[in-house]
Amino acid sequence: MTTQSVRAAQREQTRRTLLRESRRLFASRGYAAVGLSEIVRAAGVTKGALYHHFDSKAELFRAVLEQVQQEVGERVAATADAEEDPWTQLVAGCQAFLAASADPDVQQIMLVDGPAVLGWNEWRALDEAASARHLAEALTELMAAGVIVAQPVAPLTRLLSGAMNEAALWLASTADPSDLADTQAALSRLLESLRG
Amino acid sequence: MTTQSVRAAQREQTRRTLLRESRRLFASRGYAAVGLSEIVRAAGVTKGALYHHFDSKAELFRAVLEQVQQEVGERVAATADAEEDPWTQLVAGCQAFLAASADPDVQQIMLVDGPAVLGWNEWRALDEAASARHLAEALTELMAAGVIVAQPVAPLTRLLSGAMNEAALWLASTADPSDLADTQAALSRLLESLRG
DNA sequence: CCCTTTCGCATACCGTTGGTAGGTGAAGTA
DNA sequence: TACTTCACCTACCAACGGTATGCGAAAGGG
Repeated sequence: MTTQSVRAAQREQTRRTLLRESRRLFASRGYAAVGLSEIVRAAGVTKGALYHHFDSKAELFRAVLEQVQQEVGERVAATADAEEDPWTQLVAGCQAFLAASADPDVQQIMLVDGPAVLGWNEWRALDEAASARHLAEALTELMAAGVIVAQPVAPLTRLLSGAMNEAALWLASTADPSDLADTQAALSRLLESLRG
Repeated sequence: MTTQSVRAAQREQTRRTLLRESRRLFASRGYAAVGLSEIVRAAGVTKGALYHHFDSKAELFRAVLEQVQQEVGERVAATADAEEDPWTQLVAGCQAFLAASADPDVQQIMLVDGPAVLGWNEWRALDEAASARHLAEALTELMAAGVIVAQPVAPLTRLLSGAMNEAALWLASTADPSDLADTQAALSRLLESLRG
């Protein structure tokens, strides 16, 4: 078990509270619209505590983003792993990604503020580690098995990843529930086309 | 000819200078990293002049973004209109969009900062008016002609638009020139799949 | 031609922001 | 007990976006 000193426990709890409250605020109102004073007030600490745990506001956001992306990645991987057939894994994983990205909080942090706050290159590195890597691996595997036509994996991964990101954002802005089914159908058609 | 008063000419020139300099700075360093003091210094005016023309920093950015998106939209439309066949128009338009979005300045303003500064909904409205509208019209026309399988246009438009946006950003981060050809090939395959 | 109004822009200022330096006191250590 | 560590707080700062007011030249009427 993880017995630890009183100070280490306090430290970890403060950090978790900071992450939880800043995530909530960043998600609901956006990175730029949330001040550090508001975050520390919600967390019940002072700015001194925040800067003891994080180097800057952007670093705090990075920690939140990593958490969000990891959760999304885990949901996608879990859904995909529940399937046997590699092709079904791909389709199920893509649908799971759309479902996970339906959360408006996830969208604001992961898709809207992420690239702007950290820069697209850093954002992409985090995205790659959490989600896109699974997609690239699935595509590689299916190509090796001859299920989909052989081609460079990286561009295709980016095209599909971008398509799903944008679709998720669009779905959140429409009230019509049939849009989700239409989008999944259109995405399935695109994926289907990859098969020779 | 557009003879106008001295004051109107001065006003227009000041506004254009402000737009030009802020666009240059926003493009090279990003919206958040550029202060108004730097913009007005580069433009040779003061903050009073800036706020006489624009209501806020975000409104200034919106004007810049509209300008960038309009230019991209015009390039895409011009390329597409040069073709006769509707299907070739679609493919050529998509390739033109990728080419136009290759400019790092366009990317930072249009794809990275745009959604974060104005919010995704406002960004999408501008994108729709400048670029995505053409894509949606082309798809609608091709469906009516029976060239591609009939399906809801809106989700497909978003999927393709997002795919191209993300691909453009990815292309800018890779040094390998063959990546462009690979991406165009992958995109062409996806488009090809739309044909029954 | 002069008087008045308009208005494009400058000056000076404000509240708030992200960020920093130094202090405090309890937990840990010998 | 004496000393060190460290999680956190207090007080402060420069710079930011934004505003109120003033000024001087251009526009317009008599």
